[in-house]
Amino acid sequence: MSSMKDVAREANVSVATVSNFLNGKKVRPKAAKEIDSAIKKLNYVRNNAARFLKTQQSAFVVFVVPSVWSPFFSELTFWVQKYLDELGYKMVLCVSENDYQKEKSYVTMAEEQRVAGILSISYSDLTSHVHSDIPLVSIEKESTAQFSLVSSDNYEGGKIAAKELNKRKLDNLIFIGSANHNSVEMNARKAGFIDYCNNHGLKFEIVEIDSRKKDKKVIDSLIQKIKSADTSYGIFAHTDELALVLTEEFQEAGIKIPEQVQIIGFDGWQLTADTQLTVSSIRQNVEEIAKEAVDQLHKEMENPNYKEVSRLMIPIAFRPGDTTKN
Amino acid sequence: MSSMKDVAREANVSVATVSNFLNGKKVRPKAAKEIDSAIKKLNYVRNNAARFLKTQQSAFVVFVVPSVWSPFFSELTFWVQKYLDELGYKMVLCVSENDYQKEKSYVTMAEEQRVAGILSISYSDLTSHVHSDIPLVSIEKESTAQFSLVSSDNYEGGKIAAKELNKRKLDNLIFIGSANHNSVEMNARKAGFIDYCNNHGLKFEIVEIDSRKKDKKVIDSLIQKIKSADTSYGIFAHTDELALVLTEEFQEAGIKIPEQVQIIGFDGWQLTADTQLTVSSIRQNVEEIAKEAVDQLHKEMENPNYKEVSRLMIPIAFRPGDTTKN
DNA sequence: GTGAAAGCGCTAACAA
DNA sequence: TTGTTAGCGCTTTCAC
Repeated sequence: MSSMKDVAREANVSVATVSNFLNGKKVRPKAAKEIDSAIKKLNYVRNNAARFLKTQQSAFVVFVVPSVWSPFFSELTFWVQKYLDELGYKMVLCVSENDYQKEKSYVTMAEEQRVAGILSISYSDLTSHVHSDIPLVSIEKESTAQFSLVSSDNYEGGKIAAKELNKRKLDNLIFIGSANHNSVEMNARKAGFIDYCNNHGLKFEIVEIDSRKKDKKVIDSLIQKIKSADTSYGIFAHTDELALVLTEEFQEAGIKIPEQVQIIGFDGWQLTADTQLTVSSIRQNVEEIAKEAVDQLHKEMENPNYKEVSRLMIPIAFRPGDTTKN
Repeated sequence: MSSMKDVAREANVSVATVSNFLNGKKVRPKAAKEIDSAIKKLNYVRNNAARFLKTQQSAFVVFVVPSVWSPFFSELTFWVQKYLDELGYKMVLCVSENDYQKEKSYVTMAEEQRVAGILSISYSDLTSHVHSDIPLVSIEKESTAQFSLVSSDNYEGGKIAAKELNKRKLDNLIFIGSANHNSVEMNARKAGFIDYCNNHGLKFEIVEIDSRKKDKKVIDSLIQKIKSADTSYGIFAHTDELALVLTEEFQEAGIKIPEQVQIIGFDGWQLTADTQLTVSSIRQNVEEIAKEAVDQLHKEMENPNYKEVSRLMIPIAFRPGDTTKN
C-alpha cells in the first residue's frame, strides 16, 4: 500500500504539499494536478489511523446495547446509527448480552481506541469503569449520576396504561410483570400503574411471572379465572413481548380478545419502519431517545469542557392496536 | 492522557520494557510490579491507534447492511457481531439504506481506516469500488464474481414452498411477489416455485403487487376471488412481510386462515431469539449464514494470500406456523 | 505556497 | 532480560 511519501515523490512535491492538498488547503494548480494523478496512479488511500495519531480525533463512537435482536433495540440501533452518521461518526456496535464482563471489555476497548464517545444502554453499572474522560451518554438507565441520561418516562407510561384501561370501563385490572426483569425502569412502569389506580380508587391485582419459562402455571390460573368469571379484564403487561405471549395463550384457550380481555403492552414494537405489531401498547419514542442521546453526546464530544450532566425524560404515548376496544 | 513514555519514566524502565510487559513478554518481577503501579498511578491506557500504525493490524471489521430495523437484518447483525466478537474483531455497523452513495462512502471509510475486512450485504454493486486488497465477503448477492459469497438457497426455498403447499392438496396455487423488489434472490424464489409446479404438473398463478403501497387493488381482487370461489387457495408470498400483510388483510375481510387460504412466507422472521412470528415460512438459516461469512472472512484476513473465491449456499427449510394446516 | 524536520505513541530489531 | 533507536504515515510548525 502506497503512502503519502510515495505520492509526493511521484508528483515531485513534498509530503507537506500532498497533505495540504488532501486537506483542502491551497496548492499551486500544477502541483494539484500532479498530485491528483499520482494518487490515481498509485491507488493511494489516506491512512486514517496515522492521521488520528497526530490529530487525536477519532471518528468512532462505541454503542453498547444488551441486544440487537429485538424490535426495540434494532429500532434504537437504527436511529442511533442514523444520527451518528449524519454527524460524520461511525458506530462500533457492541452487543453486551447483559454480560458484565463483556461490557467492561467494551469500555476498555473504547478507551484503547480513543474513540470520540460512548453511548450505552446498560443494565449493569458499566459507567463506573470509565477511567478516561471519554464522553459517555447513557440511555434508559444511569445510576452513578456521573453521566448524562436519556430515558423514556416509564412511570408516566404506567399511568397512561392504567388510564387507558380505566377509560374502557373494565371490571378487573391486572398488572403483569416478570420477576426476572427487575430493573428500575420496569419498576417505574409498575409504580405508575399502581399510583394511578390508587389515586383513582381503582381495584387492581399484581401478577408476577417467570417470562423465561413462559410460566404455564401462572398463565393457566389466569385463564381459568378469566373464563369462569362473567366480568371483563384489563391487563397491562410490562413489555410487548409479554403482551404477545399472553395474547397468544389466551386466544389458544378460546378467550376472545379484546372482547373478554383487553391487553396493553409496553414498548410499541415495530417490526420495520412501517410494520407494527397488533398489540396495543405504550410506545416509547425511540427516534427521539436516539436523537437526544446523540445530540447530548455530540455536545460533549465537540466541547471537552462541557460537563453539564443532564437528565432527559422522553414522553411516551398510548398506541391503540387490536388488543383493546375502540 | 499519559503515554508509555510517562509510564516508563515513572517505573524507571525503558519504553521497550513497558511494551513487553504490556504484550505479555517476560520482564523482571520487580519491573513488572513497578510498571503495574505506574500504570495505575498515571491512569495509563494503551493507545491502539498508535499500535496499529506500527503493526498494521486493525481489529475492526466493517459490516454493511441495507437495514438493521427488520427481524431478518437484526438477527443477521446479531450473529455476525457474535461471531466477529469471538474472533476478537469489533464491528463497525454501516446501514446503507440501499443508498449507493452511502455504500460507496462506507467502503472509502473502510479503506482509509485500514480495517481488517468488510462484510457486506449490498444490492447495488458495491464490490466494484474496493480498490485495496481488504478482504471482503458478500452475503446474499455478489455479481462481480470477485469476492466470496454466502447465500441462502433461494431457488430451493421456492421449490420447498411449492412442495409444502402441494402436500396440502390445495386447489389453487399462487405466487405473490412485489414488483419493486426485483432482485436476483427474489427471482430465484419465484423460479424455484414455478419450476416445481411445472415439474409436477401443478397449475399456478403469478401475482405482482406494489408492496410499498400495500396495493389495495390487487389485494381486493384476490379477496373477491377467494371469497366467491368454493375452492381452497395456497399462497407463497416472497417475504414474511408480504405474508403478514396478506394474512391481516384476508382476516379482516372475513377469510379464515388456514381453512380457506394457506399462506407461506419467506425469511422466517423471529422477533427475538425465542419469539417467532405466526406465519408459516421458508426460514433462512441466519446463524449459519453469519457463521460461514465470518469464517470465510476470517480465513482471508488471517492469510492475505488466500484468494480462493468461494460460493456457499446455505440450506433452507420450511417452518410451520399458524397460516398452514397440519 | 512550499519543503525540511519534528513528533504523535507505539513496536521491533539490535546491541548490550 | 533490558535499553536504544528507527520507523509506521501523517500533520504541523517554521523558515524560505
